[in-house]
Amino acid sequence: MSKGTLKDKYIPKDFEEKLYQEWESKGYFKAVADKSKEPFSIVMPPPNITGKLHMGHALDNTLQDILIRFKRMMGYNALWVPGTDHAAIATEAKIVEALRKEGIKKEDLGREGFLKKAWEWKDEYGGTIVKQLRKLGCSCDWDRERFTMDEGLSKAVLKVFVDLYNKGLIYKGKRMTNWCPCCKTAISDAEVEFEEEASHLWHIRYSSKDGTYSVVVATTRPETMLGDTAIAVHPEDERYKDLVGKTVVLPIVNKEIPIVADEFVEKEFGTGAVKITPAHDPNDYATALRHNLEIIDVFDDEAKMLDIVPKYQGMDTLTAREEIVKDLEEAGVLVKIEDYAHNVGKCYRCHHTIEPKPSEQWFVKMKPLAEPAIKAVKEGKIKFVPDRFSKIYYNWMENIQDWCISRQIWWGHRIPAYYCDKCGEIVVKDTTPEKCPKCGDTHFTQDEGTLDTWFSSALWPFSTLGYPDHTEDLDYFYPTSTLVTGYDIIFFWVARMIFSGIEHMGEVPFKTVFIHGIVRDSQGRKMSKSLGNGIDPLEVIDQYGTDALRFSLVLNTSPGSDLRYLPEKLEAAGNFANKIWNAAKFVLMNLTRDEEIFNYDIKKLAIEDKWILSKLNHVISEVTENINNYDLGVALEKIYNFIWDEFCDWYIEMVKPRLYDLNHETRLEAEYTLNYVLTQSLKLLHPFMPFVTEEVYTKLVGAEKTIMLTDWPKAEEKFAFDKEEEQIEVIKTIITGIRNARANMNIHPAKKSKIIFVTKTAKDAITGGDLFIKKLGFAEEIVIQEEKENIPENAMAILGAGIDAYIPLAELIDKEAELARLEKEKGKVVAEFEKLNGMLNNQGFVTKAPEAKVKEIRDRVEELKGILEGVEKRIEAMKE
RNA sequence: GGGCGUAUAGCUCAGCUGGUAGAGCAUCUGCCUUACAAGCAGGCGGUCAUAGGUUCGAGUCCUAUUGCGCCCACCA
Repeated sequence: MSKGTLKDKYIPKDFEEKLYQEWESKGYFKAVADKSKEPFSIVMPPPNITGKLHMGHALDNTLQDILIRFKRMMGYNALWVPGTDHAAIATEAKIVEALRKEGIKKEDLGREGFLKKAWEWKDEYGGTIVKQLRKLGCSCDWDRERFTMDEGLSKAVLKVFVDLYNKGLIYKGKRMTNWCPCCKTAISDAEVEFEEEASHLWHIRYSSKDGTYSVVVATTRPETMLGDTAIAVHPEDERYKDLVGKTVVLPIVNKEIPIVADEFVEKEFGTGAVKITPAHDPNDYATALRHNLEIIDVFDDEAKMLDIVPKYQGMDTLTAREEIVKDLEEAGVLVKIEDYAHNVGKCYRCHHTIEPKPSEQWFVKMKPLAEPAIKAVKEGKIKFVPDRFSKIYYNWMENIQDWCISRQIWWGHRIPAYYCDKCGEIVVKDTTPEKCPKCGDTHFTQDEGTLDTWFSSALWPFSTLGYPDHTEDLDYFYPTSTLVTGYDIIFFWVARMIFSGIEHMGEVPFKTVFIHGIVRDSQGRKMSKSLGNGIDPLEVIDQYGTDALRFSLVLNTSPGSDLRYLPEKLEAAGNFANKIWNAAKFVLMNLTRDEEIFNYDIKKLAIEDKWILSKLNHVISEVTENINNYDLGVALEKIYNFIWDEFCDWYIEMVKPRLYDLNHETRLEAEYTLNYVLTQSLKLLHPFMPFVTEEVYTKLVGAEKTIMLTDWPKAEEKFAFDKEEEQIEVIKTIITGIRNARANMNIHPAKKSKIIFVTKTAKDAITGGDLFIKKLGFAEEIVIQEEKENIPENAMAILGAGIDAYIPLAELIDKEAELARLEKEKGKVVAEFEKLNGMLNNQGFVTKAPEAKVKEIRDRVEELKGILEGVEKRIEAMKE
């Protein structure tokens, strides 16, 4: 294809949206099972349908898109499956809230009515985030978009539940659970977050009926004492030994409760005596079971006091606490109040304090599932990147408790358990049973509960590919290749997908887990709604463009670490895109021969062409390796440096003279090289900045219809020009030396000069690059001589280039300034010389270090000797 | 109470298997050089937290200490 043109200015809005629509409509994101190609698949962590795109999504999906685009170009059959999660509790809360505004309570609607509303709500708002993901440039196969509650996935959930039940891995039972009085449901251990709260330890005296003895207990929750059914002490605690088996009177309630001995009590803590409230503390519950104690609920599901003592009835726990403490004080049994900070469990959804509460729930038996899941990671079937997260995973998996999966809400997968209306027999089945296997009755009532939202997302890697059916997709794309997610959901999701995949598919769900951190604000704080410090990615895109946002999320970051949102970084990113735009404009402006450039003569490539082509080879190899190792930040930095520093600042400047001469004999080769290097650079950058690369690429000569389906660049043997590469590096050093000296002496760029080189060895290099020295080193005449003679008095010495060179100046230079400059340069040279020479004088280094290294140092030392000699002579001459 | 991470230039951070410390931003100087002032050229700036150790050689490996952060854990 012949070249096109670019608009004068880089304005991302002009093309980002347009390109995305084009890609999507032309089906470039689609992947179809094809055994002749190797698959690479990723399932997107499904965002909640309640959600709005935030920086965390932007990061997560940018990383996935980079991998997918890279692999697609590498020739893999790349599939990225998108979708959304029904987010049971969070969504239900939102809908309840929306209904409340209309003055409707969910109970008014009834279960079915509510669900109808919920689906309407989902249809209206559930698509928001999916639209927003497109803004990020995500190249996922939208035709495969799934929802955790759609028909197929619900089928998978049913199948898995029934299977697990039949295998004895799901059971129903009364256990101590975490109850959220706000969400009014049980939640799993993973959903409880502990926060330290400043509180008190209240010391309360419980006395015997006859007043002959008493025990002081310490508690953080005086309000629960109404439900105390015992006092526990350690069996070997001398202080209380004689009291075990006796009773004390529970204050306020005036009821006798026993003193029991139990190992769990810590003698050193508090008073060494614990009040036992079985209904509201996991330890106490366990103790109650061991000692057959009565279990008395103190408050209800909304954490409102029951009528054990009528005066407190209906109070919330905190109010009741105040009242009870007051009453205890009046009764004279409050011994002391100590300041005390302790951890309080909070609901990770609504942040309300969690109440431990025994209740009838469904559980997944974890030990048998955890074992193979641990083994899979230990055996390397799944690799965490960075590796340290595998330790976190082991730690959790090895100490895992049974998973409470039932929720007392309506929005979600209803538990497929049916109770016979006549005999109560439980039947677990994917459809309503016809006949009770025990009594033969035909009337059933389905369990009221729904499943934990993570129960369905745990199946995501295979449910989205067609499970439980044996589809071609499942066969071809499963196990998926890489899972990309934040460290904050390793427990919730990653771990559960692993054991679910192994259990139901017989194979791990993915081979690599690529973990990233969270995006913090510019002050390093977590972005949160309550702080109001969240940055909206859509606003950033609006202002800087998607490419800039993506760039800023990847450059200078490392896997697994948190990163900060810094507006300056977006500026830098935008500047980079702009730089590319301008470089491309320059290239296009100078491409005069269209496809003819492909007839270039490799023998006619100029030294600078060879240099940049050779450099490009190295960058390609390194970047490819970096991406394969998930070092995306490093890869991007290399591409950035190559494009900006090497290609723009050096190559383009070097090649200009040939372009300005329409009849230059190697102009064709220059055009070819420009076009080729830019094309390949854009390809390397494409996964990171998909839009600007596409927009520019399609204008270049020989461009295919889209960059995203081109082949990933590979290092070309024919462009391995080591010698020329090195030569230009020498020239660059010389030019830098010249610029440096001139800048130091404040010589105006318009003022050209003569340059005298004193060298025996670098003649060729200088001759080969004399044009560049002239153009980029502001020289009008270059003289090369072997001996240091006839150097004018009023000349500046160029140092540090490994070469003796002088710039004679027409007018007298400032002698003092020049001497100062020379002394400073000398200092640098001496420092380096001493360090390296020291290494050579070290026998250990010479005998043990690799030969190549020693030689390298030796060569450099020789070079430095020459420079040093030159500087010293020059300083002497100046002083005379 | 365990475990993990982190400490590098004024700021934000890179630095892979040990081999003369890097980027962006900020700052200073000089430039509107026909792709780009969202730019070009150059400069300033670091005893790589501290103390030991391994090594010819340590920002990089080991040990300890300190600061910050995170995760896990039922001491009421």
